[in-house]
Amino acid sequence: MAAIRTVRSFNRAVTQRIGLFTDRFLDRDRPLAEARLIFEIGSDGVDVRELRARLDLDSGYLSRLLRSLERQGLVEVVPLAQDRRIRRVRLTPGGDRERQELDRRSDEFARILLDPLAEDERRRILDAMREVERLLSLSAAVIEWPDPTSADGRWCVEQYCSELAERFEMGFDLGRSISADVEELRPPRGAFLVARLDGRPIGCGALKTAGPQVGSIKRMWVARSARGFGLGRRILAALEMRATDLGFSRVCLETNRFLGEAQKLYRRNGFTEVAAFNDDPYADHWFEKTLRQK
Amino acid sequence: MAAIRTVRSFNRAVTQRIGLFTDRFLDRDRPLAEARLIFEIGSDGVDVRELRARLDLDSGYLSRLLRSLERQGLVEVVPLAQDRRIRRVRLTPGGDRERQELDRRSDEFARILLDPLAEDERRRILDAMREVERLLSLSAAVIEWPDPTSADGRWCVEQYCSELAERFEMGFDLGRSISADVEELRPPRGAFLVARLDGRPIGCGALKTAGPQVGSIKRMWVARSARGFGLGRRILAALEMRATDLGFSRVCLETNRFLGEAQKLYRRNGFTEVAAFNDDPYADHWFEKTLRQK
DNA sequence: CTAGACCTCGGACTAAAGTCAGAGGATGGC
DNA sequence: GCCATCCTCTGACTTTAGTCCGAGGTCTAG
Repeated sequence: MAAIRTVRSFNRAVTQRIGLFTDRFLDRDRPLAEARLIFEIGSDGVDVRELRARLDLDSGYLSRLLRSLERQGLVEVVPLAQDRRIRRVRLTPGGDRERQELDRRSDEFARILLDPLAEDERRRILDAMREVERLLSLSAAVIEWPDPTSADGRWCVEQYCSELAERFEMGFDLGRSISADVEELRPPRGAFLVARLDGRPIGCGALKTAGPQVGSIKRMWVARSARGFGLGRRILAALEMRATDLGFSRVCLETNRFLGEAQKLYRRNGFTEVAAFNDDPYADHWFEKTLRQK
Repeated sequence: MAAIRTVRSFNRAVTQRIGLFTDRFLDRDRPLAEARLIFEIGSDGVDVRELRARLDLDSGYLSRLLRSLERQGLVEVVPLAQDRRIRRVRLTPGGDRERQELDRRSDEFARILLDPLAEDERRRILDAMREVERLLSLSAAVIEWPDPTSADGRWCVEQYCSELAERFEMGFDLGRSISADVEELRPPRGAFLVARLDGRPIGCGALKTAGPQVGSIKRMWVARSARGFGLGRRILAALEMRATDLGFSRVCLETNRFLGEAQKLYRRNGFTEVAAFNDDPYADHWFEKTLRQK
């Protein structure tokens, strides 16, 4: 219960102090929603649809906000060449100046916050902020079980492959590795998960049948941007739980010598190294773990 | 600059994730402002004037919000017996049920946040949250130089005295201690500061003339609720800076053997213990520090 | 007893935020 | 080529949030 009190107190303190800032510093005689929009469009521009998803705005509302910014000469909205239903927003030079001004103010707030602190206090608050942010992200990550053929699922597997190709001395060709066809990754024979953060896929993992009551873990991947947060552990734990549900009493996996962090992850989470149980050309280490029954 | 990026990224992440919560979890088919009000009134009730100060609301606006809650049967507003200009708001039983419901939701959010984390991650995020909260408070504390006779100034000094009375074996009587009259604590002979957090006084400190070019630090006090944040350091630093401005080249102070943390604070901030330079009946240790000229 | 200060209240607004429904152009699959 | 679907836009609203200001009750110092 002390934990809950800590979280509540933190929420309160932070929303008060930082929320106040958002109001004051982003306020340039312009509705907050518009200022946030300028910020969110950024110097590169975005598709309207993505903007809507990111900020979770009503399409009519967003459209009207964009019209207003357009009237002020801050943005321009043009249809995308490939698909003229989609429109892309871009800041005009004037809009970008505005964005830079907002940026400057945001920096100024950070300076005001750090300024009264002594050197070591500053170091400590920065460390703690990074820690909170990291773990909040981890906590906010959502695990879903889409079909392995879904767009995001395929995207994750592609990322997984291209990363392995890059890291393995011998390159990587999914076809040569021990199979894990789409069919094998669907219940009841297996499962496939995608982890998302704010809607964006940031990791995946899969489970297939390796033998009677034995599951095999495949396709464990975490986006570079989400590494070091503990997401690997969450994915692994979710797969193990799912494995239990699917009736496996044991899971195994193989991994490559170039993936040191992965081996550490498995060991830390109760996997023990065993003798080779297959001849996957990319495998150097084999692990297994007996699942606790529910 | 990495520091500024860290702060900005933290602000963004936290306002997004926690701000979202505020909207969703406090939303009970009721304007947010009303929900916040119910929360802020709490189970004990508050004076309308304090509510206004705490939430920084326009008096008309607040009044209208209270009328609305009254119509819903959630609060009652009654004039205070001692001063019938001031009115006190109290939750009705129905209002308190509502408050408990909001409380429950707030707890639930905390649980949702902690739930996906492993034991050690949970411990780490809680530690980091406490750290951020503490240091944000420290950073948000504001140092002011009111007249020593101001209401808040006198209040702080009273707190200071009653705490010393409680902690000293021999009790404490301000009159017997080396004097520091109001006159002595005003420029150009001295100075008096109050530290505030969100408007509430949480500490004080004073400076008087002890000899040619020598200042004496008096009345250093930090509210119990604000201890361990580093506020003592900020007050001390502010007094030293002011001492330089007033033309002192050296500051000294005396302290009592029962105030261990205070001695540590002085030593940590460049004060060195010296032989007794006065006969204050409550002093056991004497310190001084040569100020760096600007 | 009175003037001035304090506190709260209600009226009259304005601006911002957000919702809903439907129009209409663009695209892709058949 | 046709139809369902996707994406964006506009118009017509409602609800919240917030500001300004003067009225009027209550208290305190002189």
